[in-house]
Amino acid sequence: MSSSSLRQKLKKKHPFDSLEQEAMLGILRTSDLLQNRLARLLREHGLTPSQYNAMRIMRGEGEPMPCLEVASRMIQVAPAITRVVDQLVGRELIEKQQSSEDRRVFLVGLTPAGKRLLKKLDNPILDLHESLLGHVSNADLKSLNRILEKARVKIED
Amino acid sequence: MSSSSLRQKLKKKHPFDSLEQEAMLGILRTSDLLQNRLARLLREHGLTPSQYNAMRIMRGEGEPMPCLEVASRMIQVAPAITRVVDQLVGRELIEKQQSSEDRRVFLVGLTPAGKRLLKKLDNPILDLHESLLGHVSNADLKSLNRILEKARVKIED
DNA sequence: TACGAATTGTTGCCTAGGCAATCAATGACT
DNA sequence: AGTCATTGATTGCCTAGGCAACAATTCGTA
Repeated sequence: MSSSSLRQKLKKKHPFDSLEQEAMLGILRTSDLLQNRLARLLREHGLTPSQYNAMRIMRGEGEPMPCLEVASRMIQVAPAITRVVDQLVGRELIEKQQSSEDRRVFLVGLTPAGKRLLKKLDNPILDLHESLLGHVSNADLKSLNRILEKARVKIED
Repeated sequence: MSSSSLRQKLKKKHPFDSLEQEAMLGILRTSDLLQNRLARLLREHGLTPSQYNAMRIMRGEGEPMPCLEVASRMIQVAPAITRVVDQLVGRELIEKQQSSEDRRVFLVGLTPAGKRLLKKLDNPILDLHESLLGHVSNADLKSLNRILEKARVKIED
């Protein structure tokens, strides 16, 4: 097995046992930092990152879409979406209606109030992105995006 | 302000409003995927990612270290560390003792059982890293690590 | 020395979100 | 038509971890 032979080459006391491990920790740590900042900004507007992401997905779709379709584009598990949707429906930021074609599915989409809230957040979010990552060159950002995309291919279930 | 002038150039209906945004979402999404896989593996051994990370940090240090020093190397906030430490102490994987020099600080370090558990996890973790990121070339991993490190500089409080 | 500020860590409270079990509706296969 | 598997969504239960408030100790400095 290639993994064990690879491990045999790594007896040194490096800070990281492998490039993969360094990448893993780097991604997790960077993500935590970014997530913290994003959460702080969104909290000022009464949203959690999940709620915001769900709404962004709905805006991107443009028309009502099934709950589980939202879930599949986020990382979250189905029950989490049920709750996020319920919260957003309760605040009248999205609407939920049973599909007439398949009565198992519930379609969700933004209300005008939801669209307004997203719109209001667009610039603060863009500013945040720029303040957090604006110091990284465009070339590096492009590399980063390309590599991360490549990485995800094998990871996604 | 440069951010608003930058935004003015971005009226197109791209999937992403900016490279920074694409990078942000890419990092968050990739991290979620990795974190899920890691959590699943660790759960089989009765550990959460935070508990594992805390223990890794202690192993890296080699000698007893203050709780808040552990916290600062993780992203987590101080109260979270108190609980992680308590859990690990309860399972006798780490030890906690009050410092004699400064009685505010509590030093934590691995017990032999804790070291054994980490040791047992080393290969499964390495294998996981390789199965998740092994298909990314070494050159790309190095670029990734370099760029992520650069990104974190400005983000870290 | 004595008092206020800073540092280290803890507790209470609350929410997000994971897993298992379940329900409801549909599809598949006989 | 009838049963069984599958799919979409929900509920209950539990834990990790964030924030605010606090306690304990030490430091700074008047």
